[in-house]
Amino acid sequence: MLDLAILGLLQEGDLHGYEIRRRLRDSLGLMANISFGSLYPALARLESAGAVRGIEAGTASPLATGAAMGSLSGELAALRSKRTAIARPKKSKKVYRITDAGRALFTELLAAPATSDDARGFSLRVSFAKYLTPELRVSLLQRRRTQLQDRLSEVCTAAQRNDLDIYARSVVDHTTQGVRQDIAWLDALLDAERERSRPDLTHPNPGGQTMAPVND
Amino acid sequence: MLDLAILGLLQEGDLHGYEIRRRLRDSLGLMANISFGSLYPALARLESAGAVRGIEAGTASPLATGAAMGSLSGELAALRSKRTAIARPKKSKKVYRITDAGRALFTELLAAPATSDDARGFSLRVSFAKYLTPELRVSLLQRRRTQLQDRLSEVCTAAQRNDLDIYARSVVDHTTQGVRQDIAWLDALLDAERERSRPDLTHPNPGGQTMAPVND
DNA sequence: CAATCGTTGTATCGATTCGATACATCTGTT
DNA sequence: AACAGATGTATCGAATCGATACAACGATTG
Repeated sequence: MLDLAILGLLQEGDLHGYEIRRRLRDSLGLMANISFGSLYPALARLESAGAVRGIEAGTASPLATGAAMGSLSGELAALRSKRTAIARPKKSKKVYRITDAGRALFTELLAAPATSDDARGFSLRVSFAKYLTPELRVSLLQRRRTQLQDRLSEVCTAAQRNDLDIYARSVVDHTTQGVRQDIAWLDALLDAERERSRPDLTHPNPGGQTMAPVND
Repeated sequence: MLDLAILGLLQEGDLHGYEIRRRLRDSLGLMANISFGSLYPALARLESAGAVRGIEAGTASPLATGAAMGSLSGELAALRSKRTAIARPKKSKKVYRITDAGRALFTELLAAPATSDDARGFSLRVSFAKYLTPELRVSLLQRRRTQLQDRLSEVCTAAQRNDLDIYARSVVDHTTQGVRQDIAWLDALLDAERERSRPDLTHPNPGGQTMAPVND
């Protein structure tokens, strides 16, 4: 799970641990911050497996810092205009770079059958869905949809019980509603996939962004 | 986290492990099934701490089975009318019963400051909110509201970035929307709390269920 | 009847993740 | 210069996960 997230982020540029954590929170939909107690062991794990290489980015190391800066420039520009501080990781410590083996591992993990109905793992895979083939994308979405639908019907039949107090009832209802909206979201994504697989229609570009190719 | 859940469920009747797992999924809003690898160690932990007592419910043990059956009767009636099977845990193994120390521990854990912004832990506490004082209920809800609001503003400012492809963008947007609805849910709960603390108005019982005392 | 399969139920193992904590460096403020 | 706060790496013990094994019972079917 974490390995997939790390490899996916490193595909788009070299990063150090702290920054990986931030991206996991902001760029991906992961609301719960992963802890450093997970992150650093995961990085060590990946490095010993040959999937990433740690590059020492000492105070005076122009080539490595250059690579790290490049992937951060956009964020820096945005933030510098608003606040004074926000120091970039100018001279911190280790910067990690993905290897060819790491890229292969990423592809393998991304297409893996997504064991169990884990919401975090699913969101993560959707975040990296541009690296999947259209077929794998659709099957990923449909698998999740089936899981949620099954869960929903189970919970709904069990939620007819009236022995719940107002608080427990409220939690169950709110959760149920959330699942329904997840399903609606999946339906929208699936519709978009079908739309994208059928390129030519009467209108060359009806909805503007809708027909655009996957933006990288 | 799990300890709190187990103690809360055992407050309403003796249960065995398998049934605790089911209730965690159905009655409480926890969508992700907790694993037995968490549950059984947690039960052992609580038993060695003196918070619960394991009662052997052998094939011929009328008193223990009686207690266990009592808490299951409603569910049984509902299910028996629909399907033929669904064997009740007639002669399984261990049934757990909460102790006085366990009840004290439950109260302590429930009122605890809810470290970190964990969604599962929060939902759990709301499910058991009827055991809290109105003041603690409101502070629990407001604390969570503040957390979500902070997260939301952080993510929103960071989500202005346009370097996300459509999939990552969709995940971020959907997550953001989910957080907004969580906040709206909290607002509704807080409104209900304020309503409940102000019993007398022009209409004695305007909304039917609204003014009813907390249903146990 | 007996073979078989699905459900219920308890239990444990290794690996992953969490939450807390420590510590070092850099930056801005007083 | 002293200090506080953000940035950054790292590790420890405990909680949790996912897989797996095992046993007993009920229902279906040959």
